[in-house]
Amino acid sequence: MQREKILVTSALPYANGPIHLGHLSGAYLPADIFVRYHRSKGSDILYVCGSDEHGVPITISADKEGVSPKEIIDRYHEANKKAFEKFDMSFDVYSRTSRPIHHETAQTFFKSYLEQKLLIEKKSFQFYDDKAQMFLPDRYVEGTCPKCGFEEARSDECENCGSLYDPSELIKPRSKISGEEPLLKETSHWYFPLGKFQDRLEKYVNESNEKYKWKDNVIQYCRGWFRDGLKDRAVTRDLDWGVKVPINGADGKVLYVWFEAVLGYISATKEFFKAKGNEDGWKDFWQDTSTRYIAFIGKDNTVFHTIIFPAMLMAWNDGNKEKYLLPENVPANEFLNFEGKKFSKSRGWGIDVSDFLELFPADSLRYTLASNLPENKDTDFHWKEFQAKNNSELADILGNFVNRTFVFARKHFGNKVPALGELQKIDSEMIDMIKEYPVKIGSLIENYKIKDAVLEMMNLARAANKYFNDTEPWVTIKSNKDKCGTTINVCVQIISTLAEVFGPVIPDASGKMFRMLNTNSAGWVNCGTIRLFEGHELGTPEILFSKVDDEIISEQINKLGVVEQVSYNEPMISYEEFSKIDLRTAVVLEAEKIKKSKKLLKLKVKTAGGERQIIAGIAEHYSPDELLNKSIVIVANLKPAKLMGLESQGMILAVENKDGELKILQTDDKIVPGAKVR
RNA sequence: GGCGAGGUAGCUCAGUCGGUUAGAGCAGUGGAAUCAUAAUCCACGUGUCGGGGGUUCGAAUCCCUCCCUCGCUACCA
Repeated sequence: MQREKILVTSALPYANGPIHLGHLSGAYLPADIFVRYHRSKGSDILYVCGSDEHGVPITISADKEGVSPKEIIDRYHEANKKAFEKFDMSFDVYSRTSRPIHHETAQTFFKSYLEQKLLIEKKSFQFYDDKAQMFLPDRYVEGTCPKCGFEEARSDECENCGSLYDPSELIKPRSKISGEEPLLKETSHWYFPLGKFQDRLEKYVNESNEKYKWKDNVIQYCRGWFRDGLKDRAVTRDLDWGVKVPINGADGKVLYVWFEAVLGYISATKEFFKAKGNEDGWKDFWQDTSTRYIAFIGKDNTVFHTIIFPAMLMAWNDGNKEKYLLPENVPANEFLNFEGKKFSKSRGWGIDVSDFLELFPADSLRYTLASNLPENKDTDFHWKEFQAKNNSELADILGNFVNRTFVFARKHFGNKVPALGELQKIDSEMIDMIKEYPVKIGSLIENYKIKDAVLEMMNLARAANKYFNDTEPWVTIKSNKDKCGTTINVCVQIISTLAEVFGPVIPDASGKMFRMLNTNSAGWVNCGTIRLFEGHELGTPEILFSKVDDEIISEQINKLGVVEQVSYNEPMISYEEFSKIDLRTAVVLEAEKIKKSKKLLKLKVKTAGGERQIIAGIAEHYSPDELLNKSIVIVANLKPAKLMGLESQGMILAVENKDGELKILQTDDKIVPGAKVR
């Protein structure tokens, strides 16, 4: 039989923060299990990943910390790479998009599109901040709306009245970065005509679905995009952090990160083969029609992998002799939440991968996550459940079965495999099971039903315990040693099968099991056979999984929601600057909900200078009645703004707690309204 | 408000292109066993399948409507 050739990618994690458990559940662990299974099966499989290191958020983080973007990406690339290693991810290559080979690859694609005259160049005027020497993204420009007079309108769109206009019409524009008035400067960008590919993309998605049964959530998502109609997308930006646009005179322009990041898979593959001295080896995976390409991602990445990336590859294939493969399947997972809520670093909700693995072995985490993957819908990670899975499944069912078998073999059979004697019905049924389970589990993995596969793995261990119980070797050792030997022989074969089928999920424990058996993996297809014969010397038994105590779990639960101490590095202001802010007490006279608004309340307050109206975004935290007669603190000299067409003359002060709940600042009610806060 | 996803056993989740008494794991209760990490095995589920209405011989599954949760997004924390 010919070896299947498979290319697997996992979404490139963004090098702007540490990865957390949710990422692992979405795009990495399922892929790793799939890949390890195929390696065991003997497929010719290549697993590619790396850091995505360009884009605006990274430059913002860098500015905030006062360091270079390179420092940010180096930090998180290394951190995430190490975290993946600790988690026992088996990437063949973990590259990064800042490498020259990636820049070349991305530029080559761009140039090919240019040569094909596919890209559309559109000129437009955009605001340029002379002081900061940069083009300003829309949200960094404010001005007065030419239609309604709203003073905080964006450069080309007013949020207040909803009108769209040309940036040149904006009155009194100012840069949010330097505060200066930006100039309008002409710039041009290239657009990728996604719409031109819509028919072919729909065909591709539908046919792939028919042939390979795409997941329902992925299909629904694609249909949504098709229904709305695909539009041109800008592929370049005015920024200096990223892959330079490879054209003369395009200084200060880079490829938009959505355009180049997906190409990182190709660059990483090139890098892998180059390092092996096989310069063209990557083509064997990307451009050979016998290869299957599977792209594992989280649901947030769906459009990029089912629509944009395929369109880009189609576009390349239209103009070049060497043609790329499109993904055969894009098994996108939903999200993993943490104790019922979304992961949030800033709110101290969740745990980093590397912190977790300081406390517990990778296998325990891998098993727990794998048995509750968000394959159909968002799922939850609970510390209690982690403990239960580790203790009552890994340790008690699997670990204990292995242990009781080895201890028995050592005590009664000189640590050697006893002879397989005459088989009773119960023995042959068990032997049948170790043949059938790997087939069943393998087929589930191949259909991306990893969660079910993991359940079946543990079911084999359950069946093994039952077999041990029912054959009662502790009785037969006294009454019929041959029969007892048969039981232990079968149990040894079971352990060898367990080691193989559990290998993709808990590779470390699987390795230990093989060592204890004093043998190696025989490959998935052979793992259900009797392969350790009478007299085979066994290794030293050891405990596979230790239990997790209640204390350490409660400790972790108690830590939740406590925000880590971060270094305080907000910019300093002078006393003069502070004294410009006029904080005053105020009493709430009236409060009402604003129709059609979820967050806003309309307040009438009494403060210095009389009564005024304030629109406050606290409707989700306070009912109007609760606020009446409260003595609060407001910024009294804030420039008035219009929200939902209502004027807000000031802003109330509130603090946000770790759950994102708002608590307004209140004073003693004996304070007269209008008192100055200092 | 808009868009999307979801509401199934105490908990975490399967099942949903309509079809016999709605499932698994965990937890719980009772029992068996004592080789083993006090680990195993067996038995035990009266769940309004979020509420209501409709289509149908038949609905957890299809349609309508309402309620609730979550995510993204929009509007001053």
